Amino acid sequence: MEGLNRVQEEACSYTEGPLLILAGAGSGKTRVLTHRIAYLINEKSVNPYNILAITFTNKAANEMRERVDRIVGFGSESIWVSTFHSMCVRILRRHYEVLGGNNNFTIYDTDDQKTVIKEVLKYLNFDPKQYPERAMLSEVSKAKEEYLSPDQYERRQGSDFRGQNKAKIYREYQKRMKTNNALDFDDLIYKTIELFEHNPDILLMYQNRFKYIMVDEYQDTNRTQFLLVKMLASKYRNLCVVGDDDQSIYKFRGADISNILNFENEYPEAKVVKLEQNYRSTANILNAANGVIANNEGRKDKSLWTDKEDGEKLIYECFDNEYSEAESVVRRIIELMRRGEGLSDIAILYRTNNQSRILEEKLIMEGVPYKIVGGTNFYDRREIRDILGYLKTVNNRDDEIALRRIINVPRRGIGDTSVNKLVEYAVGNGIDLFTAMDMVNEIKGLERAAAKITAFTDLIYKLVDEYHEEGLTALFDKIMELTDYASLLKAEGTDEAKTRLENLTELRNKIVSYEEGAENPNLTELLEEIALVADTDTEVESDDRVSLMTLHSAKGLEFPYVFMVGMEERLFPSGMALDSDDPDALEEERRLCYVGITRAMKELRLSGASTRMINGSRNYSDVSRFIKEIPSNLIIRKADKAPSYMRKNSSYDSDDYSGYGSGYGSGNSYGGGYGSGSYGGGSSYGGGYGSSYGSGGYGGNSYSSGGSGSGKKSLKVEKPYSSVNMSSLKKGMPDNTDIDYSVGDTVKHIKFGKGVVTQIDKMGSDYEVMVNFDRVGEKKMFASLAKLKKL
DNA sequence: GAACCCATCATTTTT
DNA sequence: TGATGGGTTC
Repeated sequence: MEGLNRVQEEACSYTEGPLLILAGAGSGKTRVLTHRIAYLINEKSVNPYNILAITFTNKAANEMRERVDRIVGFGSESIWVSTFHSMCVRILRRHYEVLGGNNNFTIYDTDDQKTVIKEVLKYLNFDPKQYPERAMLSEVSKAKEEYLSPDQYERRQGSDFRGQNKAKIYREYQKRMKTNNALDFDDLIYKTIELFEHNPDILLMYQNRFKYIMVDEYQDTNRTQFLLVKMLASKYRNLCVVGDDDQSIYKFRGADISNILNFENEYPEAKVVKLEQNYRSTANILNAANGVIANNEGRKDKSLWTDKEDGEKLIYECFDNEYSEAESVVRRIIELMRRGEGLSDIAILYRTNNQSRILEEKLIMEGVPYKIVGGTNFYDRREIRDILGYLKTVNNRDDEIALRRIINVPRRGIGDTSVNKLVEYAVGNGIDLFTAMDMVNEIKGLERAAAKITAFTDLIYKLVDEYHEEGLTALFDKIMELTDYASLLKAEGTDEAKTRLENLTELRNKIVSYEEGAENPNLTELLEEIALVADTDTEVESDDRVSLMTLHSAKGLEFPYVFMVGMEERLFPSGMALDSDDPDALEEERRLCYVGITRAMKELRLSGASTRMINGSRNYSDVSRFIKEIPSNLIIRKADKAPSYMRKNSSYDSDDYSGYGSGYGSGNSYGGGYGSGSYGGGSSYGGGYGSSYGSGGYGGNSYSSGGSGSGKKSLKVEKPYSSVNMSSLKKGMPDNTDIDYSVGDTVKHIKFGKGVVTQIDKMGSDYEVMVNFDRVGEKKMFASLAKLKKL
């Protein structure tokens, strides 16, 4: 076990009986887990077959498997390394029928769930104002997370009228899931517990198999996950859980921090090991984090330390508004770029997704490549869901949600009226929707639509045949052929349609590669993979971009340079947390802050704005209390010193650099060192750029970059950067900037549009260019960054 | 069946 | 601010 410290080693070699590893941020948790598995196999001669390692995300599962593979070399493929959900699917695919289900079940994602809830509300005639869909969905989810059956849930509501109605919703929801032969994510865990509870023999089989169990991110487990683990481990009790109560930030999705806090009560014989040495951050950063988190009560006693040097102090700066804040962040990033730092070493973290918008604007304006991490899933795109609807229908004709999605997509003249009649008939006769469609000729009032409906069922039968005879890729192609889905998009001819087509190609690629790689490729497994594996797992890490993400998404990651923006009271900590009557809400925000701070390795900058546009109105806010909780000897606090008259129009201004800069750098220790030489370098990437940004359109390089998958709330970025460009940037940009325009020329800017060049000044190897834009007036910018295109 | 208009409502997210 | 959904109208 070379390369491990004493405590880590202890955690690895304590293999018998319950073990709680409290792993502070950056303390080498994954190392310990993987080495522990290796130790079990190599030193304790445990059969890999008897090991189960559970994680929360596929990314973590993959990473762990890879690392174990590297250390162990052999037999690691028989270890179960998986997420809670995929483990349960695996079990349920074998045994679900003993619970009266069909092993062929479909997995419903959140979107499908919403559709079901909507139908339930309509069916029960409940006012969606009184019973909002979202809230009801989370209510159902909460019930299942607590392992409450509809009966139990109903009883718990007592005589409360609303409660009783919520119970009705839950009951009807489950009923529909059953008829659709579908399980949602919560069901996967719930039904597995139910399976074990009712079938001790099956449980025993798995208990005997999983003699050694490890659970990662234990602070994120919910009640059912706790129960499930408890059941599996109850025979051998070799349960090792790893987590950090200080990083518990998912209460809102059911995580129950008491699982980790009470582990020793649940397992009195448990050994506790604390990993307290941090290998990630400088001492200043780490101590700032410690200072903040110390304000929380009810946490496990531990203190992170490091033998690293102090490093730079943290910097906090308050700006007039969110635009100045974003500008400052981007300017600092440009400085780092000029110093030769890689953009992938930089992250901007924020509390809410919509904060990304202004940052994106500024980054685009300055031509800094970035990517949004997290956000909308590839599989949430409309065209993808449509085609998946066909695949799901072919796979499981009971899946009414899928069927209803595609019944009139693309339009084939089967409108709501016809569908409603079909549903009515199906319900009235106790048959499923698809069967009703098969019998359309016997249904009164559907004479006009009958031919269309028959054509549709014929289509599905043809697809089923194609799948059985020719396989998955052929099925995909047949769907395209018979529905005209692709040709209709092509006919649209818009950029958006083009992107959708590209996404469909991407889906096809996915299917092809699945079909090639799988042992026994089949539709059920394909759909399962799609439901259970977010596409963020396929993210390309190679390209050099600044990462933008929420604090939540940042968990588990690390970056040399981190910016935490929006450090304002009521934004972070969030107003909702402050208004909450649950005292833990604020503590959770503080944990989130702790997570954010501990992402930084070398340099951490925090910032806020004294006014900010929130929900359409300008808001005045105080400095976040978390800033005040950072010990003052570790942080340099600055006010926005540039007088406001110098920043008129500051939202879109870059011509206040000099005036601003003096305020920015004044008086403080760091100003001299960093400031000098910035903008001195040139860049050579101007050329390739012009051609790419005008065309292409949003998401030109498919979904995988994350930039295009950034979700509805963020900007539609026109993927203007190629990795080639970026590599020249990264290497310190030795070349001079070439510009092909001069004073008087008309140029185009990605953000400002068209304008006329009024002035060009040489600045070292770069040029400062003044342009009078049609839309926004005169702007001054650096040629290397503005990437103006001559028209 | 599609195009518009107005009202409403806004953390955090993986599976 | 700005996206979304329901309702209305053509």
